[in-house]
Amino acid sequence: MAKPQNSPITEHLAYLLAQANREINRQLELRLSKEGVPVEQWRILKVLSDGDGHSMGELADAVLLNHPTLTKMIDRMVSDTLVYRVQDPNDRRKVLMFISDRGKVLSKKLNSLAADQEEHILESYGDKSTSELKRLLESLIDSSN
Amino acid sequence: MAKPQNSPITEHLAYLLAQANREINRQLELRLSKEGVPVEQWRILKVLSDGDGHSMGELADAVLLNHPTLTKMIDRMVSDTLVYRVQDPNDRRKVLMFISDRGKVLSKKLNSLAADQEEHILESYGDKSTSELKRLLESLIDSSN
DNA sequence: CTTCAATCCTTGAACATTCAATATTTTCCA
DNA sequence: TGGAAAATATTGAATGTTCAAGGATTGAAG
Repeated sequence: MAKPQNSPITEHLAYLLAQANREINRQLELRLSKEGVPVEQWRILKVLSDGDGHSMGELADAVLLNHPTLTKMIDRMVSDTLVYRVQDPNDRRKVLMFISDRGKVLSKKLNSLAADQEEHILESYGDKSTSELKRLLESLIDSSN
Repeated sequence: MAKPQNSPITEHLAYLLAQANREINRQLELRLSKEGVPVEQWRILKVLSDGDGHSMGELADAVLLNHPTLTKMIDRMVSDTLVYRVQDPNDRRKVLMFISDRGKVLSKKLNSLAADQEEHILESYGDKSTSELKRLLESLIDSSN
């Protein structure tokens, strides 16, 4: 009588994703720490870099943060004069976020640090695997909606 | 003179991983919430299911938690009598964690809920994509050490 | 054998996140 | 139009996580 074959946790997709995410994130954090900025703030600055105003809700979705968490992170970034709030004239429930000049300067530095990482991954992991992995992840995300 | 082409954040591997991880984790959380258990506790129970004693350090690595976070989560699980601590007789700095009978019962229910999810992913995302994605993730994790 | 460094886990304080509730504005429809 | 329902953002309390430090044990070097 065989024991019920329980697949080890390392075979679950959810686990592999968590593990890979954790590792890549850790590496990215390490680079961005040169500028003393958490990953989420890099994402926020990057999204706002288009110069358009983005509402909090939009931004929360884009940077993968819950609304209250984003509000408080934005509070810090406003204190650091990296971004600023403007009330949306078309819908006064909304707040539009903009990147400041100081934010733009920082954003560029961070982009370059992040690009370093992508480069490093390409080297150690391979061009082909990387693009294939990205493709599969995009498709997984799509299929989950 | 073209503007420096800044790749959108959605093209970064780090971002895609975070997004996919968030989504899959959200789905898993939803299922496990039927038993009122966070994903990390499922992982802990699953790892301990082999019946062997696992030290806190070992466990922290396996379930992707920092040591102090694990200590406090284990405190809660001990209160719920899902697991228990035993001082390692061979090295008294270490604590060995074991799963209780109650923990085993819960673990089985959780495994089945988690299996449901994997099944659901297989259906909507496809057999082939799933195994290919797992393969690539494993290889990414390997190449990051 | 003694001492010093390393390993392992836990603790307490600082910090961050989340949940539920709230305030404001807009939308919808009766 | 008027008023209820929905959408948006924030707040405060509860909760969880992290950082730095500490206590205990082991290993290793003199």
